[in-house]
Amino acid sequence: MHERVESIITKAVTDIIRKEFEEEARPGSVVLQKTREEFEGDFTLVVFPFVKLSKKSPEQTAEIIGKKLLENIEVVKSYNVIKGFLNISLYTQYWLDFLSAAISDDGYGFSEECEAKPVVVEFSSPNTNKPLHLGHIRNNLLGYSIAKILEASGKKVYKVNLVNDRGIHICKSMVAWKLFGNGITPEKSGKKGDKLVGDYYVKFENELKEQANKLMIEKFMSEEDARKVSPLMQQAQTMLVKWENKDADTLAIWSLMNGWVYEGFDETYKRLGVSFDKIYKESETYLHGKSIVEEGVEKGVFYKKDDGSIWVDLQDEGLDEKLLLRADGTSVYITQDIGTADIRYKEAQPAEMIYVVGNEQNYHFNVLKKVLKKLNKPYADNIFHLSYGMVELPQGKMKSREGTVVDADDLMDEMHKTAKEITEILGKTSDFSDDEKEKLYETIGLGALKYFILKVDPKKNMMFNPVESIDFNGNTGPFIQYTHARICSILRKAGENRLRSIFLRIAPDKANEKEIKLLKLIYSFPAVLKEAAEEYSPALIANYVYELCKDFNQFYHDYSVLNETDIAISDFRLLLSKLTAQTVKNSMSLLGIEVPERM
RNA sequence: GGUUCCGUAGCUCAGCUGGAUAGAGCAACAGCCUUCUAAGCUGUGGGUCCCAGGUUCGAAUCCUGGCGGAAUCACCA
Repeated sequence: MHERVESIITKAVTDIIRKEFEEEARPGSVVLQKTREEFEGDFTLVVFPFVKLSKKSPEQTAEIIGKKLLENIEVVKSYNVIKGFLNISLYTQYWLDFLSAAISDDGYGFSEECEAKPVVVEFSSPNTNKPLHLGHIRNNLLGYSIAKILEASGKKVYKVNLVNDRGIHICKSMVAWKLFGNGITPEKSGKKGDKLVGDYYVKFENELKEQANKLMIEKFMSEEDARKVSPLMQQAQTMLVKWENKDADTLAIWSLMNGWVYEGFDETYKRLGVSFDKIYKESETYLHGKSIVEEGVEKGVFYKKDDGSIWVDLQDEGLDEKLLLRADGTSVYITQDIGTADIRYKEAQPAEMIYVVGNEQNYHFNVLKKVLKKLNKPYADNIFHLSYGMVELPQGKMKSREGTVVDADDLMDEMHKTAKEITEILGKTSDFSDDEKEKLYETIGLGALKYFILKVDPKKNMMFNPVESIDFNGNTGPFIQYTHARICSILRKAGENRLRSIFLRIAPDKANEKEIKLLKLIYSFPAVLKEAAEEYSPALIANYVYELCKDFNQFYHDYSVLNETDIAISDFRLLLSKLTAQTVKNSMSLLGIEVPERM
């Protein structure tokens, strides 16, 4: 692919300023933007930043730069100046050449892998005591999409999952299952493993509440104290110590129950369409974390309190003192994160370690980075917390106590069902086989869900209203999928033979405005991808592909591809449609969304 | 209380590395299917970009201070 015209123009402008005004433009001050619809032109240069250098009026400055660009750059056809804005037009042939070049490239917009050092993207990170819910869905979709985006922009990416498979919360469901489960299993109960274990976690919390209430009334204790001394909590704590001491019975129950959960998770992940290159388990990394913490004590960067607990003092960094290891020697959350980071770095020597974790843990990652820095770890600065916003429901945050948690599996079922209903009403799939229908409903339902979540800026909290949030019209996944299916329909009707033998021979003045607009938008895809990778934002891709589809649908409405009698124009439109479909498909693949060929 | 993030149309969101008259979708209303898929297209109405200052040729965008909301400041993860 030839050099992007924007960078050619940008460089030329810098040269012109140097030659004509004998001044150096500040780096980054020469910025080309798309010309707004209302004006004539392809790119616009804002010249206000250069009037101090030129010592001329904005109009004169723009004139001088425009004139020189026209003289020096072959593909520049004309320019016009409005106030301080220099609008530059290229020859239509430039866009047609671009179409010829891009059409043969199935992976249009994607870069070849070119960077030596990999990037590790951690996402999902579930606990093995509860099933996945809507919050995890946002996490998984973001993580997977960002991995795809980074890959498409030339990075080697390792997708990793860190499963939180140990700790007091895990012991809670184990205790409850042992006490109240009567040896029930997923097979016997007919439940998914993660759901079954989740039930016993809830059971524990309910029973604990009852015990605590009783203690509060009988012994006038505070709720906090009552929970702490209740028999159930004591059992959970004992179990944790046993677990860390590798008690055989405890480990047996633990691996049994975790095994059930993994089976359940695998099902959910598979359906969501996410996957990992490696799964880390906290149970396998926390010991390494412990040893690093002890190493820190020896080095004198951490300190031991009288009770034996280990702390780090981050007060000089504007933070607090932070516990790293409990007095009984058991580890806390951050202990394993220290270990995991170290293991990960040693294994892959990554240039960057990205953690896709909710913004509720901003403080935690701040601490983690500072702790690693105190330890002089080389990767302390390579850690990037991709902090995303919470998913809120109309009634506020999801709360398991109030039963407002939106279960991931249930939600996907719901989406499938809605897709089915709408598709049946529209009645375009009568000749589909049952398998094809089911596949289609799943594609559309999940497409709607994924797009809905990914189109929002990751950093922002988002609202999810289960009854009305997911639409199938307008700025939605199905709209984009539909556009793709529409194009495929044209390509099918054109036929393999014609598509194979086609070539671009349209005269530049025969291409209309909508077509060129579409072509320009497709041209900007690589730039959008680059920005999405830099910003870690699938939302940019989502908004881009929506705009692309909207423009295509306008074109589709106004002009006919196959009924056009001028064969050169028809061929051009066919190629344009094909490239649009390719770009839509590629964009959607970055979001982990499939696009059907018929719907 | 400290820290961080957020506040744009009735609702959900774009736009935010300062640039021309602030955009979409949904919802409401009015149109468009003998022609490539109407999950589409076109139009109408809808805004003190939370408020007040400041910087600038130019501010939704940057700075300061308010107001409102969220998260966090655990020997939970």
